[in-house]
Amino acid sequence: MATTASVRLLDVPFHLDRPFTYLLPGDGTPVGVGSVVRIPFGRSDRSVFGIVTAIGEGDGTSLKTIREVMPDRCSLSGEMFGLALFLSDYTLCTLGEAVRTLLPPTLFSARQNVRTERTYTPAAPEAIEEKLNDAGRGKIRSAEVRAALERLLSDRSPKQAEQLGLSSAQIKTLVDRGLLFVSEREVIRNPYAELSRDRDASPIVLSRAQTAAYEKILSLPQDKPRAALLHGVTGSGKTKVMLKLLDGILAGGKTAIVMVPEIALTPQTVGIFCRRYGERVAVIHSSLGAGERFDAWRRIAAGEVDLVIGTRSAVFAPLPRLGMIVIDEEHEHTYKSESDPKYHARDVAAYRCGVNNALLLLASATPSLESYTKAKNGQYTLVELNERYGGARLPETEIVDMRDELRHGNTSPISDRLAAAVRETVERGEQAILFLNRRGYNTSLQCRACGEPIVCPRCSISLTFHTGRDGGKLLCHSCGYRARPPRVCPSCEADALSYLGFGTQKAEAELTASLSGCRVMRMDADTTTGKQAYDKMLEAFRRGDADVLLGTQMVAKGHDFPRVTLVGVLSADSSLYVNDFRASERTFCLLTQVIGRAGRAERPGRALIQTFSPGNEILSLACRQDYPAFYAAESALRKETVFPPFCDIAVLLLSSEDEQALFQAANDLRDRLLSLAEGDYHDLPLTVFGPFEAQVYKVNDRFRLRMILKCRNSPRLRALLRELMVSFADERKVILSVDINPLSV
DNA sequence: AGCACGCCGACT
DNA sequence: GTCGGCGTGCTC
Repeated sequence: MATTASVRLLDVPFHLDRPFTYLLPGDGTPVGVGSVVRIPFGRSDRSVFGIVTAIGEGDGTSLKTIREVMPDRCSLSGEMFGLALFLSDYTLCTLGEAVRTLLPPTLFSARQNVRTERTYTPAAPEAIEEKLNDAGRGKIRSAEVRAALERLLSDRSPKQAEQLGLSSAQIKTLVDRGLLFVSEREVIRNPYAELSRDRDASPIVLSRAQTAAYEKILSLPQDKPRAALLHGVTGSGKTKVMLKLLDGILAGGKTAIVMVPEIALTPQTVGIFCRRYGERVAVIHSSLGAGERFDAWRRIAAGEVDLVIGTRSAVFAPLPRLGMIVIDEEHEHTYKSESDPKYHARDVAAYRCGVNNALLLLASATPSLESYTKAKNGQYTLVELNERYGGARLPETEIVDMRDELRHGNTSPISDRLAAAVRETVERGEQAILFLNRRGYNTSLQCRACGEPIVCPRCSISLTFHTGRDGGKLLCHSCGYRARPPRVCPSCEADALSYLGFGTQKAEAELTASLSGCRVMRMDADTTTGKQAYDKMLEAFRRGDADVLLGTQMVAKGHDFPRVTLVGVLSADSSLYVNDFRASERTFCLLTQVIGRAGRAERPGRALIQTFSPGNEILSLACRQDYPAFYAAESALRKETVFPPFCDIAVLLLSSEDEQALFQAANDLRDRLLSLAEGDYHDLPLTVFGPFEAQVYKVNDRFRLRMILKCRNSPRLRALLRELMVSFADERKVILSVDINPLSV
């Protein structure tokens, strides 16, 4: 009998995601559950990474031996190991993918990006004097070294290399001769340290409504997992309530995570937390470099951090003593990962709060249907915060019927009413925000002769025309393919190409043409390359460098602009008639947010919504900012048509470059799924649809077919899906990926 | 996934 | 005669 370790490999496909048994390393290095190890694997015994999942006793013969145990800091603590298991089960990824998600990538590379600081301590005075005597006898010729030794005799404090005034070769000589002792200390950078210079920990003063909300959350039993949904309109002071709760959690010696959408993670936002809580704050977001990410992670793991603020991935911060997780703007789709592991930060947060008896706080003016339903059912404590402080009023909203504009011969994306409103606003010295959720100049090109649209050669979607100094280009918004716009139709060679639809570029051109002297700033993915560009543009607009801010999604979510009194939505229809069950919800959220941008201060605001379907109920609900009515209508519809939150949806996506192999695989998948559903899993309520073509059939030269399951997300369901994935993992040409409750279906 | 083994075509 | 194509099968 021998002590053995069950090891799961980190970088293997599904059918290899099972335990392999190894002998503990011969040198007796301690190994435990969560240890990351290197092991010989396969015929050629190549070294691969693995994680130990169990220690046991067994027959040691014919087992290979663990080669290397990675240092402790590369391993997963108890809670983090449990989180990895949860993540791999819940999102149907391999354990290795989950482990890699929890550990910073540099941890595995040879150079770990650890910056070290070396200090040198002088040896005993006698040793140094002896060497000085050697120097006198000519054994040390360098005058610099002699001078340095004399300094070491008089000043015996530890020093940095620079303070010795010697070259690295000379230092090495002294160290080799035992005259200097080296000690190394890891230096962890904190790029946000300076944001905490001007500390501001002034007490939070709450209004009566805010106090009531705060006390309701505080009154929840402290020794149990608890979750609250803070439903408050824009400007109702959700942040103050959140800060007051944070104060309490941190003062009690616990730690917390605050998640915000990428777009809100600005220096201003981070500054609020850094000034309040000082240097024990770490920031995690997607544009962090490898070194910065690693440093933040190490500060957190080392217990030097009490508060982590960040985007989706911050939910994995390895904080000990977790007391609270906040998800601000909880309805935002960026909390759902669309690449493996396809987790929702809300689910991960709920799991971690459960394990730690911590408080999960969700906040939004327009909660997701999922969360609001849980709140209504009592799974979350519902905390309503409905009054706007400072007496700010809702903007006056008008719906503009674009059919009338067409009848009057106006084919511009900007109605006469909106143009007039912008002009008046600018003349008053105020500002306007215009929202259009499409970038580029035209949305598509189509031949009037043969009727063919110009589609991407790699994807089955239309190419978008973008203007530019170079005469413009056709761009694929899916794969990034670009081409020169052709003179004639590529299919029939007729000189009859029509440029259809409009995006932000065309809207900008029309606006500048019709409103002379009006300064328009366009903000979309094409004008904001890099996060700084985005912040800079918002700052410039706030300063008044432009009169109109015209752009996509991102203009709806900026911070407060006190001088903005007009908001225009150029096409409310574009998100309304998307073939997706969440289209209404997204439209309502977006419109509510963008309308809320207008007139937040003492000046009254106004919002104009352009649409071809002025009678649409969602639009009028958004105009009235009536969340309860929207919720009632939408949840009734979801219940009737059986969509989340009244069921869960699993999407199985098959993709392949080989269309033949894809169809074969889709048939196999359907057969295997049905036989599982009717066999071992006949107890599972399940409705199966498909396979059929994905919304976009071809992306980047890969063809895609989908199957859709309406089901209840349960351990049994995931076991079934995992079985399917394992059986498909040895398929060479076809990839199967499963997403439970994806963003769009 | 990665790597070895194995069985068929054009080359120094 | 070999070098090398990638189909098939295995991994404690």
